Amino acid sequence: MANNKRDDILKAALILFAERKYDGTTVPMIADKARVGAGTIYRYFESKETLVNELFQECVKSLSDRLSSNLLHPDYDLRHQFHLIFERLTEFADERVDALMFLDSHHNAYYLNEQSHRVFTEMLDLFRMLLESGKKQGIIQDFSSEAMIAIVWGAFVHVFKIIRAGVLPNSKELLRGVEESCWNAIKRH
Amino acid sequence: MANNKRDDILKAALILFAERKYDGTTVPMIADKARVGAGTIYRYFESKETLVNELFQECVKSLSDRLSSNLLHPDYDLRHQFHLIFERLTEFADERVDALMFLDSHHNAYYLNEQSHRVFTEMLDLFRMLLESGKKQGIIQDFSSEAMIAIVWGAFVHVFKIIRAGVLPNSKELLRGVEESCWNAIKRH
Amino acid sequence: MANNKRDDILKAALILFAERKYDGTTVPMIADKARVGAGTIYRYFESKETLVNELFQECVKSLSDRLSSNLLHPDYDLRHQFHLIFERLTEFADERVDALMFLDSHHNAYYLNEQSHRVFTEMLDLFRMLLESGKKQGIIQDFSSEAMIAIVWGAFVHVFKIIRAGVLPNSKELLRGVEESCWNAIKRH
Amino acid sequence: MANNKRDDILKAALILFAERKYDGTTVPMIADKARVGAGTIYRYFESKETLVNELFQECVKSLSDRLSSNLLHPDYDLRHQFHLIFERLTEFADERVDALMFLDSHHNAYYLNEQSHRVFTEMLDLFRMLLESGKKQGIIQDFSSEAMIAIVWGAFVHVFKIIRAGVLPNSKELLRGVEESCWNAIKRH
DNA sequence: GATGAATGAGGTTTCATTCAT
DNA sequence: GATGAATGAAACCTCATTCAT
Repeated sequence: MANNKRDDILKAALILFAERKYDGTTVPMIADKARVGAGTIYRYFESKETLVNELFQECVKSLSDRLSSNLLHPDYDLRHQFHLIFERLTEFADERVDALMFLDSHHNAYYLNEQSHRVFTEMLDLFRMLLESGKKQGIIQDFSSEAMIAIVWGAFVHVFKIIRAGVLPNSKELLRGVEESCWNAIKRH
Repeated sequence: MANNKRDDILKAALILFAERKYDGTTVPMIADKARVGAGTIYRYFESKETLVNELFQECVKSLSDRLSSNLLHPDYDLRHQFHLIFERLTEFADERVDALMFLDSHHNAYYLNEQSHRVFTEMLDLFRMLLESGKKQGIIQDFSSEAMIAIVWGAFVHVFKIIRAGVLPNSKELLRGVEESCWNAIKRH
Repeated sequence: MANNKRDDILKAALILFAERKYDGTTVPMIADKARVGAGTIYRYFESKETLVNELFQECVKSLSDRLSSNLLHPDYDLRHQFHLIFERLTEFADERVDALMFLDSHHNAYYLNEQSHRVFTEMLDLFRMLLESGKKQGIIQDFSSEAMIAIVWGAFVHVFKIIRAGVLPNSKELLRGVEESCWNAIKRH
Repeated sequence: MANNKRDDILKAALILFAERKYDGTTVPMIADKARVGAGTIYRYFESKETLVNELFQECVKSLSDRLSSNLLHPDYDLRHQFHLIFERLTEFADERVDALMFLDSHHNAYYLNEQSHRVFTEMLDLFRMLLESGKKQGIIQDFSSEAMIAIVWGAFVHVFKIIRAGVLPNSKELLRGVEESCWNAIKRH
């Protein structure tokens, strides 16, 4: 279909950025993996920097879209909502582990522009709202939401890093355990 | 004193690697920050790759030395031992954030050699022993130690990432909360 | 035509290697003389070392092709065959002095690979065969063929070195004299 | 004794220049082989270029001194004088093969100065005189002396190149043959 | 006198980007 | 639209030379 090549390029770039970071990935590497000419990349993206930013924002959107779909239904209790979010995160991690790794590498990334940083921050709003709501209900401990987001996100991503590295096998059981640990990390005791 | 220049180079490289990763850091950047000539770097390190590996191993040793100092005294209960470890980790993070950030970026780092990966893994042995012992005592939940290490390490490092990024201010209070969260993430409920 | 740039590079490199040897020739020098960008050289040759080896082998082949064309016709007597070889050598020297100078500099050249050394040795097989045959016929003195090849090659190349340096003018007469001297150096008296 | 270090440096440089040419030899290489500090070289020689020129001129002098010692005694016949020269050349080649190789590489050597080129040319005067005298006597063929010098020098040096490369073993017999060949190359028939 | 650590110019090589095809 | 050859700035690294010890 349309934008076939553009998608090929983004897909290839994502894998490489996840594996080798931005500066460790060359444009010819991306072109090779995407099976296009190096010049073709510049038909779709102004520069390598534009490419990485567009890719980043598409990854954020992809995760965002999964998360925001009617998760915060008022009838669900918080633990269940946490479970749903965790489920979506896990789906995302399973299907697009490269995207997760790439997203996580964005801190201090000098090549990302204002907008890239902003959309990432916005994506976390869902978590913030959930945590604030939980704190009000007395279910979540009274602690900095930013800190709790960092704890859960950091823990989650790191688990997938070692799964990816082959240290741990991916399994439902494992992820259930991780979810429970993360919940315990933030719930009120 | 002795090794003045070598240390200047390592210090400069650490800051840059933490901020810009390996490939985003150029040898002239390191030389500038260390206030030495570019050629001087090659009197102390065979290559950029040798430099990054020696630096990595020194960072691991630095953390390792802090952690392993009589922490596992048999008289201390596990929660206290966890606290001591957390305290040392926090000290390390406070004094050497860049080292912590750099250490965390080692997953999938193609430029790190066998030995670098091994010393990092060995450093985690302390955590493994502690968790295994805790599981036997019924204090730590019966869950994959590797997973729990990933959860605690990932959470801890990510909190310092956002502190470093200025999202959260560093404070005793904050860290006490993080410790508690991490403990709750792994303890048996 | 095709391989335009590659040939330009080889031609430029040959002149420089002949004049300044391998280590005295820089890649930018070659690029300048070939009127290409420095990076272009690396589209055609993996490295400077690959370039010098490919060039060397092409020079050997160029000389080899001239020499091996039906020179050893059985009807010709040995003196005539020697004359034909000398004629071809002279043609080569006249048209491609740089190639001759470059070929001669190959002894002890640490940058030449196995194959380069081998093709040069093989090129001399023609001389060996001729000399052996001449020895059997009693026309060539009974002396080490390798030594006689060294004598003739060394003499021939050195004459062209001083012609090139402007010490002697190139002339048919001169070369007839050189041929006669070389023949006298090896024939049976 | 005095100039111990200077001689060590020259000796080391000679071996390296013979093996790797001027540009392939680094000052630290020379320092290492001479077992002196790199800075020491600059106490004895203004620059690498000064060093190579002084070395070259010393090598020429060394050969010159051997050759010029009462060789042209009027009572000796020309063949005998040629023999004596050849004997000295051979001695020189045997004892200082590196010097011979180094001397031969001087053609087109952009790093050699006027004086270096001149002393080499002057050294050949002996050959010129001998040949001129031989031509007058009708013993040497009526041919360009420069060409005949090139033939004999080129042949002689090339034989030692292949001896050095291990292609031929050095032997009295071999050298007698080479002398005979060289004589036949220039004598009147 | 002797050293070798230090330097920066310049070496080899890579790579983001352009542009003729 | 798509390509990949071509480029030159800048990467990593070396080395002739200097100079504090």
